[in-house]
Order: sequence, then structure tokens, then C-alpha cells
Amino acid sequence: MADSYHHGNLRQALIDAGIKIINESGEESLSLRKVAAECNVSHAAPYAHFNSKEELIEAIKSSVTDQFMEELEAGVAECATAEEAILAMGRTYLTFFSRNPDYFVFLFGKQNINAHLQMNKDYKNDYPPFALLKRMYRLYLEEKGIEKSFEEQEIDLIKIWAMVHGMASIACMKGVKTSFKWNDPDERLLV
Amino acid sequence: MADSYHHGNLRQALIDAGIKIINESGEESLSLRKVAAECNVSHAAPYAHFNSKEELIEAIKSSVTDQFMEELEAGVAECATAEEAILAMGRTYLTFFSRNPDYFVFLFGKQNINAHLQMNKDYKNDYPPFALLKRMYRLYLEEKGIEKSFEEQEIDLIKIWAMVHGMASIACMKGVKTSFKWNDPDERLLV
DNA sequence: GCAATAAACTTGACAATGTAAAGATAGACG
DNA sequence: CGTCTATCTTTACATTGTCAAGTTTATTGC
Repeated sequence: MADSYHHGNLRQALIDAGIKIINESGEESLSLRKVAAECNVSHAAPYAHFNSKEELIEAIKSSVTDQFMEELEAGVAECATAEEAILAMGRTYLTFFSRNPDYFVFLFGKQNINAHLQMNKDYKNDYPPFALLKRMYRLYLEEKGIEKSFEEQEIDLIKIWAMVHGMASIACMKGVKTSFKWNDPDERLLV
Repeated sequence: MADSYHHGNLRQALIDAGIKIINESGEESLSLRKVAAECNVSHAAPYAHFNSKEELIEAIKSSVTDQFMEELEAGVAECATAEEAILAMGRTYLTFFSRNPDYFVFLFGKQNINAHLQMNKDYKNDYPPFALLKRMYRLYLEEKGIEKSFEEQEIDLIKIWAMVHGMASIACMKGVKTSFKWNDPDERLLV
């Protein structure tokens, strides 16, 4: 299918090229025309698959999020208890974004996640990583036989998320090395 | 000085116009030419005061950070103890960015703070809000007569910062209403 | 006071970019 | 085979950051 008029799988190729460019030279330098050139198609070819630059970026975000989710789920899968799983998630969160800080800015900077959520129907209501944390947390409560009101649960979830996300933010911003640990007995968050 | 060839105080006018545009239509739509037009000068006039668009943006960031610092310090000034001051900082942090979420993305999204720090010699080493927190925290340790190693102190500071920053991030991203509270006895972070 | 110099601003130009419109190509399907 | 439709190209245009050269005003040295 090489050198043919039709690319074959241009849509995915554009997404991959976009990721490559972001990794190599950052999001600012990502242009539709460069992405098209990278795929050896004309500069307007992407418009057959995306209605705007923004749509391509959304697709790339989804792709990166998928990759992130794979790592999170792989880490969780190795855990025997929900408690361990939550700790593993925190570690994966930090290592994933420490390894490629550009992704952090790309996913959470600029446009907010909410906009991304609304454009992507696959995410029902929650951002997938957050949904996973929610499941693990509920499982954790079950395992420990802890009863909490809905509000208390939401607060705990936000607490965990804020802590990990905030630490990832610091790690990406300042290059600080951070690790994560959570001891349940008194709901304590430790670095 | 109106209608004269020389504007009089174009530099500040450009910064103010930039802030206005960001507030009205977001950072993406901020262009040098629009800023110049807003000030009724030609499109290249900004280059008499800034070497690039990036430099103007850095100046705007400094301006917004100054405003943020004023609010933080105003809140701190009303507190009798360092402990209260730290709590007040957390509240100000959240209310400031809840009130104008665009500033959060503008300050912390995209380019990281580190780049901003390096460009701005006024910030010696620490980001001013972080430096303020550091001072209050040290004062807090004195007040309570607590002795901690340097490493422990750094960890505590990152913990506090991550928590508050992470919550602000959630608030800005998802419009979640959040409040902040920190009880010292067991270094507990509560939403 | 006045000439020289520097600072602030304008004009014109250029390349890169997002996007739209119109046409070309090729595979799918009757 | 002929038509259709999705895919891709070409051309065109407006917006943008930036530069170079010129113009205007303020400042400084004499």
C-alpha cells in the first residue's frame, strides 16, 4: 500500500506522528502541516480525518491516556489487595509523568480535562484514571470493612488524587524526585 | 500625552491589555498584534519593549503572580499564628484560582514554572508563593518548638504544596468546590 | 540653542500556520 | 463497466511572529 494515493491508515499515522513530534520537540511546535509532512501527505490531508487541529490533539490525548491507563492497570494487576493497588497507582502516576514530563503538560495544561472529557464520549463521566482509582478505593473500603458516606468517599478520593497529581505536578515542574506512600490507619499521606 | 507619537507607558499598557485579553478570551487567543491593537499602536511596537511574544507573556505572568502574592500576603497578615497563616494560604490559593481558573492554566500550564523562574531574576531561587509558605512553615516549627531535619522539612513543604496545588488543579479542571484544612498534631491533611 | 544620538514607534515584508474550496484519484458497490 | 464516495492534492487566503528599514520624538553633550 506504499506510495499509493491512499495512505491506508492515515488517521492512526497522524496520531503517531503527532506523539512523535510532541516527544521530540514539545507541544508548541506541533503543527498540522508538520504532522502531515511527517506522514508524506499534503498539508490539507488531515482534514479528511479531523475537522480541526484541536480534534487531532484530542485524539492524541486519548491515545496518550490509553497508554497511561495501560501502565496503571498493569501495575494494579500485580497487586493482591486494593490497598496495594492504590499505592501502586500513585507510584505509576509519578513514574509515568516523571519519565515524560511533556505528557503532563500536554494532558493537563492548556485546555482542561473537562473539555477533553466532553469531547470524548468513551469517557462516560469520569476521567479513566480517576474512575480506576474510584473502583480501587471502593474495593479497599470493602476489603477493610469500612463504612463511609458518599461525601466522605468523595473527599477521600479528591484527597488522594490531589496529593498524587500535585506531586506529579511538582515533579514535572521542578524536576523534584518524589515517591508516594499512603498508610491507611489514620488516612495519612506521606511523601 | 494622548495621541502623541510616543505612548508614554506602553510597556505596562501591553501587559494590562494582555491580561484583559486572557481574561476575556483565554490565553490561546492572545496574539502580539491584538495586544498592540488594543493599545492603539502598530503591530511591531511591542518589540520596542519585549524581544519576543514569550517575553511579554513572562511579564504578564510576573504581573499575575504579583497580584496572587498580594492576596496571599494580605491573608497571612491577618493571622496571629503561623499555623493560621498556612491555613489561610491554602484557602487563598484555592479561592484565587477558583475565582479565575484561566490564571491557573496560564501560570502552571504550558511552559513550566521552572522556565519562568529562570527568566525572572527577581525570584531568587523559589517561586514567591512557595517561598512565603516556606517562611511560614519555618515560623510554625519555631512557634511549636518542633525540631525537624532539612529533609523532613522539605518533604513537609512538598506535601503541603502538592495537596493545595493538586486541589486547586482539580477545582480548575472540574469545577469542584474544595476547601482546605490542616491539623498539625499528626501532620494530617484534610479536605 | 542646537546638532547628534538614542529610544519609541510605523511601515512593509516574509515565512509559518490553520483552514476552506475545488478538483483529482482510487477503491467499493451496484 | 459506471457511479459514488472517501481520501488526498492544489490553490488560496487570513492570521500570526518576526525582522529590517525608515520615521518621529526625547535626550544629551556642547
